[in-house]
Amino acid sequence: MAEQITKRSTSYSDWYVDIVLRAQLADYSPVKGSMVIRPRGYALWERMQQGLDNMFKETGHSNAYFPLLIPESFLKKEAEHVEGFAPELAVVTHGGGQELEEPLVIRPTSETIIWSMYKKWIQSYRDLPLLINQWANVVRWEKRTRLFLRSTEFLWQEGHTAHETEQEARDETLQMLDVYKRFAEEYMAVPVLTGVKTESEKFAGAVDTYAIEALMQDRKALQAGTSHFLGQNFARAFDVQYQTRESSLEYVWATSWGVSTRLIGALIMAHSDDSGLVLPPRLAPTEVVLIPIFRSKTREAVLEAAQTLARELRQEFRLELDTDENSSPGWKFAEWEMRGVPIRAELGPRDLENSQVTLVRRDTGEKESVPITGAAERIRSLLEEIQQNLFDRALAFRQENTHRPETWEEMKTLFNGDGSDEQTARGGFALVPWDGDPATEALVKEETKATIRVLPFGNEEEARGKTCLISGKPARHMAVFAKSY
RNA sequence: CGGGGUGUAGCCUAGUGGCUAAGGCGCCUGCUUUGGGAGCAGGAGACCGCCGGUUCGAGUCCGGCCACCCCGACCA
Repeated sequence: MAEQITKRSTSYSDWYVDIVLRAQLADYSPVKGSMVIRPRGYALWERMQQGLDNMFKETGHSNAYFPLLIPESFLKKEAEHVEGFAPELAVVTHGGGQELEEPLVIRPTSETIIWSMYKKWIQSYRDLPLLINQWANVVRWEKRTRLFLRSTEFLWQEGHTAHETEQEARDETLQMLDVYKRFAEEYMAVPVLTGVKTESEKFAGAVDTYAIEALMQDRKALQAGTSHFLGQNFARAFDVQYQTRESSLEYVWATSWGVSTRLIGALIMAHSDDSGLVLPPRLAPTEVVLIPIFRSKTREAVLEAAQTLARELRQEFRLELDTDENSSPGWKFAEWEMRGVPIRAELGPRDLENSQVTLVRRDTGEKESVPITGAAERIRSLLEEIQQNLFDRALAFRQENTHRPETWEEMKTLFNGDGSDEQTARGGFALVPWDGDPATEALVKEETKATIRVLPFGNEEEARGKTCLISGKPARHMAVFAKSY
């Protein structure tokens, strides 16, 4: 009997690690906290990059590349920025066998190096807006790491834009947040909440940080992407002024926004099951795996039919034909399920007799037989159904696990309960009125481990006239609390 | 960084001071197989985490160190 993965109900975190390793998405590297992204994981990332990159281009952004090494002094130019990142910096002190005059930090993010360049490139309103994105790796020295979710080095994209007016920059911030939301929901089939972060969860150096937040199957939230309105903070720090239409000098307005390989972790934890990975068709590197099944007498006929079918289907789908004769069909079924391929097509003697092919969908396990001649059409619709079903399923799960506790006690039970029944569900989202006081937020964290994930858009209106669930003071916001990764 | 746990072949595990460290999975060769993790035969693969100590003798006992995992602190 081959290796099984840990069941979700036994240990969610073991299950997660098992999937990443067994589905060959990634492996531990010799350096603590850093990981190797293996071909199956990287193919997934490439699909994500493609989808996102198209959306960035459609909204007018261009790609560029800024260097990995940043003079240490750059980080120090923005007070909050350096304070936020100092604890997790990797610093290069030697080069070419000699100690450097000034240490270089390995970028934890690129605002500083980029704004040092923007200073050179921006003189006039005619140079604006400047809309640049880069695909890059960054390093943050985290104490506690997890494959894809928080690793020392990770891959991401970071957009950095410069604008004439505050309004334009604010619009850009929200536009990119919406791009992320659409990508999460339409490609990843992961529904996300959007909103603004509180002071304590804000990006170091931002005026406002917005985020998309997804709910994982263990009812913990995962911040899947952020978009920041940076105001004029970096423009001031790097002295980036432009001449306005009226010939006066103004600091430019800025945004930055990013998503990372953490999205792969989100994808895994949103959809996968005890048999392995479950991938949404739009992002699956392989949409269909075709497995021929034969005995020695039927070998030639089945293989030939499989080749023919594969050739035809490849015109439309990303298909793999698994003709390995050393492993049994049963083995292959389990293996391709582990890898998360949305549709398995089986072609055996019985199918051939009836001129049909058997299709099995990964998300539900449902099996059906269709005429070979109509296979492409059915696969096309099935892929759409799977994509939709994954989203619907995840959305239903989020709805079931979004609560509006009536009292502070009820909220504590929600997060501290043993999970034995509905009332003590141990987690999920809790939408409650909040007085806006960081001390109240801190108290909730202390007593429940839950933090404010976002203040949803329009929350002030909804909070009007209500009292804070925790302090009993007048509420200023509706806040979404959750335990998070 | 604090508390707990684990280190024996690629993976999982046995080995309770005594001979050449054992088994399963996986891997390689050959044959037979193939509709939910196939069978037989043969084979390769281990500085038992590292360093030191006790002992006639250490995978096993003692000390130190390291790595990884879990819980916490920390983490836009």
